[in-house]
Amino acid sequence: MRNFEVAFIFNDIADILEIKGENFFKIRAYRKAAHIIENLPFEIEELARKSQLQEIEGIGKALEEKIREIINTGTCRYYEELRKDFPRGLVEMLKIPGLGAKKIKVIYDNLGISSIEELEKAARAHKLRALPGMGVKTEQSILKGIQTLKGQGDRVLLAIALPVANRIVDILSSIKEITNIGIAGSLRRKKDTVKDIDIVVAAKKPDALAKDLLKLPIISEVIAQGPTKISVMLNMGIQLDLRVVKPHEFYSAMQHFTGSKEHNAKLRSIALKNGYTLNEYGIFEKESGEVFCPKSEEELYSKFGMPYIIPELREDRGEIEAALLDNLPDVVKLEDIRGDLHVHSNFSDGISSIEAIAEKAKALGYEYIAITDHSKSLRIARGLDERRLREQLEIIKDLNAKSKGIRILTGIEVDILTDGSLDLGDDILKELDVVIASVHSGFKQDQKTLTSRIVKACYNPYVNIIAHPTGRILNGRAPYDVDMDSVLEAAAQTGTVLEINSSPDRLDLNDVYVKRAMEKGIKIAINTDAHSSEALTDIMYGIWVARRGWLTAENIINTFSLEKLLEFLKVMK
DNA sequence: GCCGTTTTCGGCCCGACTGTTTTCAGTCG
Repeated sequence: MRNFEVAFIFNDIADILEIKGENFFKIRAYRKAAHIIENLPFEIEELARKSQLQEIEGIGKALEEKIREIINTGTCRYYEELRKDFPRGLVEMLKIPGLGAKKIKVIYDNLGISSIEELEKAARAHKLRALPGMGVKTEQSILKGIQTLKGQGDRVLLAIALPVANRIVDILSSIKEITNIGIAGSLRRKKDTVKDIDIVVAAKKPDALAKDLLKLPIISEVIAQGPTKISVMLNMGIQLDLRVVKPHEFYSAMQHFTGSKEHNAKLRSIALKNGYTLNEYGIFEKESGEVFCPKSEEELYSKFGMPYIIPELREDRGEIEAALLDNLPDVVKLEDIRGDLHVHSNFSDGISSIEAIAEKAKALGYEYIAITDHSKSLRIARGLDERRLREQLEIIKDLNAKSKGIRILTGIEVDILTDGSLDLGDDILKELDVVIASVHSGFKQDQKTLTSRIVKACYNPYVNIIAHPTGRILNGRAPYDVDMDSVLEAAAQTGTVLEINSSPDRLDLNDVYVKRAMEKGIKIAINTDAHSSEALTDIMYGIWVARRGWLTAENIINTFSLEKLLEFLKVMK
């Protein structure tokens, strides 16, 4: 996929231009184009071939030419020209929190410093404080920023941040001055990882409350404090941003702080066209200055002729345009799920018995549950060979005969071996209700080899689902080097289902690929890959990915009734 | 660099907090 390549170059151009002190709006044009291209649900080459690049809002003549150049040559002259004689380290320095393009330029122009190491040395030697616009505090803040950058690295998993945020909401709920509380930011949008926790509270006297909040015992360090905004580090090492507004401003503030930044920017430009300005305090009529304070987010969006947009969609990936046409997707809900198709029992590396899993599934209101243990080559997980799998099939048969209210489906998570063959033969695979294929070895193979392994699995007539297609572990392991365009193509060709793995550190496929898969007509399974009966509730994380990827229940096979699902799986084979 | 049912030139989303100045620029979300 070339989309990311083009977006990367445009973002890099924007960074360089920013440090050079170029026109702010030119820089924004590059960033905006990068954002759009990154989130296109199809390949940019396709658009270039059809000469439709300029139909995208934000791409004009100049950017079209550069996109074509990048597609053809991998780069563009303008970019190469900019990079020439421009120290790479300056772009790196932008990553230092609290340090931006303007100060980097001052430092470079005056001291010739062009790397983070040199910068740290200069700060320690007190060479920065004499520069124009800087002082002792700037110098200290840069040093602190460098430390933060070094120690940072990881974003916080949604599954870790969400319970912490809920706990804080609980604590705040006991404060009587607070009239409303809401979790906002990327946490509310259910992004797979978050940088910090954003919480909005409303009170009649915001500034008095803000002071009180600083005394909460969960705070380990105050990063910034003003009359309406507090940024603190929590004891557990997560940053919390608290905004305090007046009660009548609450819904405007919630909308504002839920973001995303890009979603809000577009919404505000639409507001402007309609003669309003929009901020966290309300909707202001430009002419009269009259303020309108919405009593819900529904009311806020309706002011601009749109239905309510759920937070998961607010990424400026076409949701505003769809809302204006009243064409938003009716995205999948937890209640739509009728079963889980990827679960491990104590036959392999799970800890729960098949009975316990079935019981839990029944308690969740499911119609069916598939037992898909590992296959034999995954020895570390006590993978099943043909003999033990047949043993399991017998047990499941008996259980199905006895139990009521839940159907246990037979299955396997069969390894795609390093040569692209499957770990078990077709003879046994065809006896199973569900066959999941996945990669657990040879992560470091080159792109061609890895891609062809997965594509080959798609073409096996007995494979129903490809599990965790990119293999990423959040904060743990990069995706393997797989060409997802080829995998999507193969899945679309063969009718192979792709998985959203709900395990909080996988969430694989991610939201962007999910949307692309949907546009290609590929069906999705939202599975937990649970290794215990309790983990079946992780399904929520996968549902949030699906919602962020615009999926409706029809796109997802485990929203099907048992009858429809079995028919679907049978037709595949 | 993009865009146009007021415009092909002159606009382009909005505000809080910090630090350096002394009325505002830089950074962030």
